[in-house]
Amino acid sequence: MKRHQVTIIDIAKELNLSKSTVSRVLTGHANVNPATRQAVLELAEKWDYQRNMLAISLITKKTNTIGIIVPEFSGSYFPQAIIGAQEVAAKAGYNLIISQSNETYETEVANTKVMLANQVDGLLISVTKETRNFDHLGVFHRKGIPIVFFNRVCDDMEAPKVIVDDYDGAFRAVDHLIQRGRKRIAHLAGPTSLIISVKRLNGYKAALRKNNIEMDEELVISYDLDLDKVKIYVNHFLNLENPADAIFAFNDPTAIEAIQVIKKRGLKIPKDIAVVGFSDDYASGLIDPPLTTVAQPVKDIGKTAAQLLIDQINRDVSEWKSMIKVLKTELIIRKSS
Amino acid sequence: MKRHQVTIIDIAKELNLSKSTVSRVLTGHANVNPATRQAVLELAEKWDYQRNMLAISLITKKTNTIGIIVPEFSGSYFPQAIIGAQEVAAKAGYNLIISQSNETYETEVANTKVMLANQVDGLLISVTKETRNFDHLGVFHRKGIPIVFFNRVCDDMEAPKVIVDDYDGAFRAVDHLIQRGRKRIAHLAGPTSLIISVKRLNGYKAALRKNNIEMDEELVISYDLDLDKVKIYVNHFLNLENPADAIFAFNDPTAIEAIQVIKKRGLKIPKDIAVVGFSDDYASGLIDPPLTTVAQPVKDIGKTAAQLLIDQINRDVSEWKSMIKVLKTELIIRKSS
DNA sequence: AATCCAAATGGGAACGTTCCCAACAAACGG
DNA sequence: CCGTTTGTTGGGAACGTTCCCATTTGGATT
Repeated sequence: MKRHQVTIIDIAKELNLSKSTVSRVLTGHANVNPATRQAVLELAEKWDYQRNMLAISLITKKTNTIGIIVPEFSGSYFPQAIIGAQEVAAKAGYNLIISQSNETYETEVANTKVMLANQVDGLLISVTKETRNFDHLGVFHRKGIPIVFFNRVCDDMEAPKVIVDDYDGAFRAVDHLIQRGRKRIAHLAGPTSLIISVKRLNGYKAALRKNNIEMDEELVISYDLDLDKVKIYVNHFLNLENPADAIFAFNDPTAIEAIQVIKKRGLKIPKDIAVVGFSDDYASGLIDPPLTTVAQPVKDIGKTAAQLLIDQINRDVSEWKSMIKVLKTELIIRKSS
Repeated sequence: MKRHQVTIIDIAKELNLSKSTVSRVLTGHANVNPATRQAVLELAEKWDYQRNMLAISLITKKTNTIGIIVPEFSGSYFPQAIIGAQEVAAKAGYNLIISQSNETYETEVANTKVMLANQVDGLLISVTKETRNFDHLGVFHRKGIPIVFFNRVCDDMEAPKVIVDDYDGAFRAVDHLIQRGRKRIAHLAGPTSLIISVKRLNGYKAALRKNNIEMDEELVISYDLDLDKVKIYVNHFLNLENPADAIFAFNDPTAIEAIQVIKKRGLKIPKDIAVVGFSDDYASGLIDPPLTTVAQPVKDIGKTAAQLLIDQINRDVSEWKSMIKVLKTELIIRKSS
């Protein structure tokens, strides 16, 4: 039972003014009689007048809305990133429309269409593990709507990207394990479609190489991030003839799942096997044993991405188009290694 | 550098049609020549045409957008609830605009204004600990925009509410502690402004009464949910002449913080002191020792709230206006008690 | 052959606002 | 006293769509 919404025309009629004058008051323009201004503001207040952003946006071609598409919501990574983005966006007067693609390419494409239809001023996106074709994002370029990638980026698109130094983070994590005397370090890697998976894998390999350890193909598995399967892989690592004495997991949820599996098998961490994760999720410092992990400034990633996007929306900086912001990681050594 | 967006008029001109006909095709209306339809669809596809929801919403007075305002984003409670709401909303074709009020009344009021300006079709809200005046929500009623409360509800507003049985959950948690032989059970309660705080406190009192334990005022503290202060209160409970042998915390973040403080003091949980939380946050099962807690179906709360809201938007069911949905809690007993 | 009907299309108002341009009055300077 | 400025207001197009009400056309019915 929607009541008729109060419009500037209603106010204008009541006060025997034109909508132009009322509009001028409400938008804070100059050249309007103080008495008139007063009267308009009072009536607006009294009638709970709210500007209709739809109409305004239609005219100004600006919605002050930015879209954010993430592959999933579980874990603490993306929620944290969203919080960061939301903070920056709110401060700059932007609204956030969020949507998750459930790690599915089709859903991602559908989501971009929704964003387009809703006339977002810009888009923050972290792509799914399935995304290999980027035509759905090309549309944004063609329409001149800025995009900023974060975390899961697309290398051959011209757009700012916010990432951490995954290679370096992985390198230091694995090097740390080697310094602790581990020789058989397994890597439960992410899907090869993701650049971050490849970079972390490369960091892993480099650390082995630096320490003259030959890589054992059996100790490296790329998986699809389905946590239910972690058990299988961990068991694989442990059942090898020459079993693993450490696991470097693609991310913290994976590492945490691995720890559960290992504990259930009755093995001791880190005595029997060490575990290292990536991201420093909220739970990582609380779990028993506390997880050694490569911390990422997740909230800052969200903030930086949002800031970059807003800068792009406001000014018109085409030179930035492929700027890459690499944030620092930090190895947090806890009891699991 | 926004390029001119493709409109139905562009398509109409190109094909020598009127915008009416193009509109008919794009909205899937009947009575249009199959050949014409075909041509329009092809050109729309080729030109990356996207309907402008602003214009549509302006006419139809429906944005297919629902707003959600939460007091904060940290912890796993509200993110989980949002995930649930987002899922239901997406399925029903609604977008979600989220905003957080940072536990501040002013921000909450500002957020409601933004929601109003953006013409949301409905609002999901969990109020801040500061909110005592509900005029900013009354506007929604007056405008006929449905609201659904969840978790932090407002008792004297006519609107559906989704909550759990806080009284019962607290009762069972405390009763459980008593069964385990605890006599000096402290309650670190939430702010008295929140109804859930009061209900949990009442559950606590009732459990003591049932077991003929007299309540000790010194063992009950209402606090403002600032986790930094937990240390002070826990130490207070432990330094009493007759110290506490159990703590029932208002929520899991509080309980987890308490556990850290207790462990740092060198005390053993649950031997020296038991701890019970509320909500079953993600981290609760992982922490050492695993936390006994009253689990809430958080995601379902979000889903239920969203569903209730959408039902209200679609049909016009005024009888529901003050329906209260109470979901079940479950006491999850772990090692901390 | 005259009439009617349905299918296909076009025209234009409406949604609530902004913003440009014009209109008008009062005040001012010479 | 007249031209010019300044302050204040009004009128109307535009934004991109939907939707109601014509209008046109060709075929079917009588």
